[in-house]
Amino acid sequence: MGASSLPEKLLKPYDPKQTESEIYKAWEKSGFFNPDKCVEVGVVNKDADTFSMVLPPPNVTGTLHLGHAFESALQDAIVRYARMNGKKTLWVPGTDHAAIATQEKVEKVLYKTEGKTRHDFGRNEFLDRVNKFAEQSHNTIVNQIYKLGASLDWSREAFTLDDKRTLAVRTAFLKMYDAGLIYQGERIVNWDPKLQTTVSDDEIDWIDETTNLYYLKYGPFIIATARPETKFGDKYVVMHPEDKRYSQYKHRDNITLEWINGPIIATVIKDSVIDMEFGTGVMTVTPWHDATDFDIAERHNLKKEQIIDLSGKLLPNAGEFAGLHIKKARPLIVERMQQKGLVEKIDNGYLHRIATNSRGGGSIEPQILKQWFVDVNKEFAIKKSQIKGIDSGAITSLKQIMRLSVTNGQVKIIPERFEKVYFHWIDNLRDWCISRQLWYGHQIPVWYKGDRVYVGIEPPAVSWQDDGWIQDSDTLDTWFSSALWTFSTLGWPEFANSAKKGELGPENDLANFHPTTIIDPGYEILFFWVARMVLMSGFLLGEVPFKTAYIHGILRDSKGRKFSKSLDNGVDPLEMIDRYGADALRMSLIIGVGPGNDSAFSEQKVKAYKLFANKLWNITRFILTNIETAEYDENFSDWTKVDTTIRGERDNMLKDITDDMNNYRLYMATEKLYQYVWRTFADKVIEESKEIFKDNNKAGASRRHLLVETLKKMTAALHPFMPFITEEIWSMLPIKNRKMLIVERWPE
RNA sequence: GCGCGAUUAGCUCAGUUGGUUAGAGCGCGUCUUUGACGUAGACGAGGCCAGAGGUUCGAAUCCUCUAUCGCGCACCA
Repeated sequence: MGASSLPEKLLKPYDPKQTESEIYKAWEKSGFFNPDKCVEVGVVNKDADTFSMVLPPPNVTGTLHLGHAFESALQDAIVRYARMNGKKTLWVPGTDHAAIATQEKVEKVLYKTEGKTRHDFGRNEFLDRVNKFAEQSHNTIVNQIYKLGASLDWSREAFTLDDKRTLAVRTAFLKMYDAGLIYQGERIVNWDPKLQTTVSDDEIDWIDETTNLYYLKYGPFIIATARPETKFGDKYVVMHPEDKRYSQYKHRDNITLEWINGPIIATVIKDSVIDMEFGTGVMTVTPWHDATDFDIAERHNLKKEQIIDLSGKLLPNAGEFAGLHIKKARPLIVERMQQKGLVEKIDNGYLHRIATNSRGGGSIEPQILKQWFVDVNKEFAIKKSQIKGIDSGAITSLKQIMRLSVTNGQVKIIPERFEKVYFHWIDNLRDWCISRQLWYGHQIPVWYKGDRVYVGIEPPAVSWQDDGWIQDSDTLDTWFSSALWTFSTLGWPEFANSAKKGELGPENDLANFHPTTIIDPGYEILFFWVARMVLMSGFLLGEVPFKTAYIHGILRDSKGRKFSKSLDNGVDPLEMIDRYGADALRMSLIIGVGPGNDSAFSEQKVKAYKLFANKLWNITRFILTNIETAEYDENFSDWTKVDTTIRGERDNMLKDITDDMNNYRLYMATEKLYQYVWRTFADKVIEESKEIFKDNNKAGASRRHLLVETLKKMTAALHPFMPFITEEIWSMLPIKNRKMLIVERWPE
């Protein structure tokens, strides 16, 4: 076979643009992304092992960034490897409504373009706008995922806010409510006055701030505070029971003293939470606006008084300062206290932390509000459990489920160091505030009518509105729906009892594909998502959501900074694909980046793997121009001694990377493949061949077979990482009964 | 405060359970090459593997401490 009969495109340098979109279409048309289809057409055995994974659903807040490309490159490689091992392989796509992030984004856009707030539109019209935006984002995102070559089963695509997921969310809510694990309570929560909603503890960013520490005379005591404006209502003074300086004061003693707006009666409380070393060892409590103080108040059953309203303004109990915003009020109040001689001294340069809403909101003002919570400590009897250490019917708690699922080895976290982080988080975990005062999201499935409260999947009556029922106006934390993702995408609750293992079709997914094999999120959502999935899956299904959590790091810019809008350092994955090809981008993101490690994006690196793709292309050209296709015999056995050695070394290398793949060391497998293909196969084996081919003898035949065989194996082994070019090359190689490479077997 | 990482060539980073002269990409130097590929090839320069101590026949790898940077958690008002 001469060069003239080679595929025309092979005569030119590799051009990803000519190849990639065509190949993706061919994959989609083949149906091989769908495990049922693979069985139907006979490329996968019906009783084969299964592999399943859900895509961490990207937020519909705009477009994907390089971090998503990194994530999907890793996942697609894992998925393709599983598929090439003959498994029934399912990778479920979807997107996340990302309640607070999306609402915030749309509100900003609307205010900028139309000068209107969400209240100007009203709930329904505003939600129409958000939905429209979300749909556009979704389409952009899906297109981006196509371009990356991700082999997702689009027939199973899900959205965290669609009908099926709504059913799952409401079912989960009801079951947890019935078990007493969801309760409504007046508790101290993180209130964002700017976005007018609560946020969970995990959504808070703490920012260091240098401020003044005011030492105030509180009767016979000196108290230290950074926030004098909250102190109007403080009627309790707290000290350590063993603090000898204050031993003359007894628990519950009443003391009359002069305070900001006149005389008050203060009550002494002794509590060992007080740090005797800090300040004067005495503090007053503001239970309504401070979490620590709230806990003290709860312990001693103290009265709680609201000082600041939900917009951050002082209430009437602040006397003449009522109506002032706390920021403006502080200096005035300090001035007043100085006039009254209540200020002992002021330390400047006091470092303390301010809570801010990490979702783009403002400073958090703790408030006591009636909210919905998930009780993580409450004991309950679990109906059925396959979690080792918790028997069906046993008494357990959500915390215990989360902890045991990992300690018993059913969930393995990679890298292992994140297990410590995970346990540490569980140990400090408080009840999870799940209600948000947002409009976009799952509205809480609770209806009120007078004193009556109805919790259900459907409203209390068809004509509930006419009957005077009112639905809770809050929505759920977006992570509530994300936490159900591994099974809400696999037919829960609809097919919870009917799914049959071994039978095809989405209605049986729950039996076939759950627990999922692996999940691959970044470490920044270890608590938000990974831990909550373990919680929900444990409670609702009595099993773990995934067997392995492969945690990846954050992709940063070339200077090691996070990609962020304010720095405007974002890179569009499509631009990189356009310039270098998806294969090159994927390879550059995977190679050499260990689990959990951050990495700096380098365009140079992408370029390097574009060169690699071209190298592979040229290797193919060389080999195809030097063999007669008709001559190639898949059962050739007359190897020369040298070639036998080369084959042996090659296959050892493949065994080695197979081991890497089985242990999710993709960063090493790719490195080894790259080295072998270029430094050994091209530079040594092929170079030597040129001499051998000068004599067309037995050695030449052996060598020709070696080259084709090795190229086949390398092409197949590179397929999980560089799916497009390898699929293209595969179609040109002399192969009997050729299937698409995506469903060929991993080389051994 | 508690915890977790990182520190390896000019730059960005690998080095999986400790095992012969420590690797890659990019960059740099010299040369080669026009029948696979200049998007190439050959050769090379460049590293007391943060520092100190310890375990070991043997340490970049394990232990202890120190320094610097980064991150997570935390009810010091």
